[in-house]
Amino acid sequence: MAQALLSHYDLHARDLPWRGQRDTYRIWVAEIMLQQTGVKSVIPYFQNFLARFPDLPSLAIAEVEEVLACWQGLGYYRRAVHLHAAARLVMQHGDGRLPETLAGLLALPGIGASTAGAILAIGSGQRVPILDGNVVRVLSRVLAMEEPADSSAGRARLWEMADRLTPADRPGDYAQAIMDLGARICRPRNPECPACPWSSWCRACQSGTPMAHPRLMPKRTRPEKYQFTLLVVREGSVLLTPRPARGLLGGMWEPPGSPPEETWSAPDAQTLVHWIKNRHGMEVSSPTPLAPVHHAFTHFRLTVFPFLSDWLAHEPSGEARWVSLPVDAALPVSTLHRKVLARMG
DNA sequence: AATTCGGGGTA
DNA sequence: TACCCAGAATT
Repeated sequence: MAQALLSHYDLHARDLPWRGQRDTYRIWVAEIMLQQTGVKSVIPYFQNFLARFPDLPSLAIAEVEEVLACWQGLGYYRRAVHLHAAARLVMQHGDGRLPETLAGLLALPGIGASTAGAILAIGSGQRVPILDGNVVRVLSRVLAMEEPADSSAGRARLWEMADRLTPADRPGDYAQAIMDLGARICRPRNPECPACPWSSWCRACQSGTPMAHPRLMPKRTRPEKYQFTLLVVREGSVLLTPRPARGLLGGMWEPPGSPPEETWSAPDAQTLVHWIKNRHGMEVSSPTPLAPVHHAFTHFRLTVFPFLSDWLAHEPSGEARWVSLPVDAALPVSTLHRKVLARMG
């Protein structure tokens, strides 16, 4: 099966910017960016990131805020923080290069079993399996697996299958080939079974029901949450505050606001004036409401009600910055809050 | 074992 | 809309 896949890959491999060089740093950056993120979205970020941080030492000496700024809009910002932390670990406690063992890679933040496997297979030519979303879909179809692919038993069975199929010869090309297969042929919908080099081995293809796999555990519905945010303006600048380093949108900057909650009652102007004085010690003008912003996260939907005030008196207390408009790209701000800021026109 | 992390592409 | 994506960390 591996040989059939590799022969197909030799003819149809995608031309991607992180392919063609055996530079483990480039492969590492690409693998991190590609976690839960489509190839098309990653490509411009990858090019820009490599131009700004061309090698591991240049990443390690950078400030984490610079790294987050390069990451803004890509999502899952913890990945950027972990990537940066891992680079510093390698420079300070390692030999300046990525480990070339599974245990060594797994000890670094942001690298799990699948990413470690990809780095070792593609970067070092080691026979190590991967199990990403593509491989899950391909193998669960090959096996016509009935148990949920995201269950404990399902994952164990898929890892075992992935390991058994990985060849000692060209394991890196094999890893990329099976990901290409999942992306281009064994697609989530409308798989192109006649073009598949594995069709004769695939139980789902032979039974004509590839779309029935993978089966997944039932997932609960996403709740709707609401928050207000206050845009305080002073001489063409807006007040932004940093989010905690951990948790949702960790380390990104935002205008001050309430935490997202499922229960919602619209705040009146007096309440907001009180709230910002209590939080930052400022006097502001009576806030005017702007059009609400809708945004979808993985596990909840959010409606933001922005309000606009002019700064009147007292410097803001606590961690806060006056940021001139439009907000510079060097400051890490999430897509959500760039949408909110855009409400000011 | 379940939950928490974004954002965009796509049918 | 709902699902998917080169998943990992946390609890």
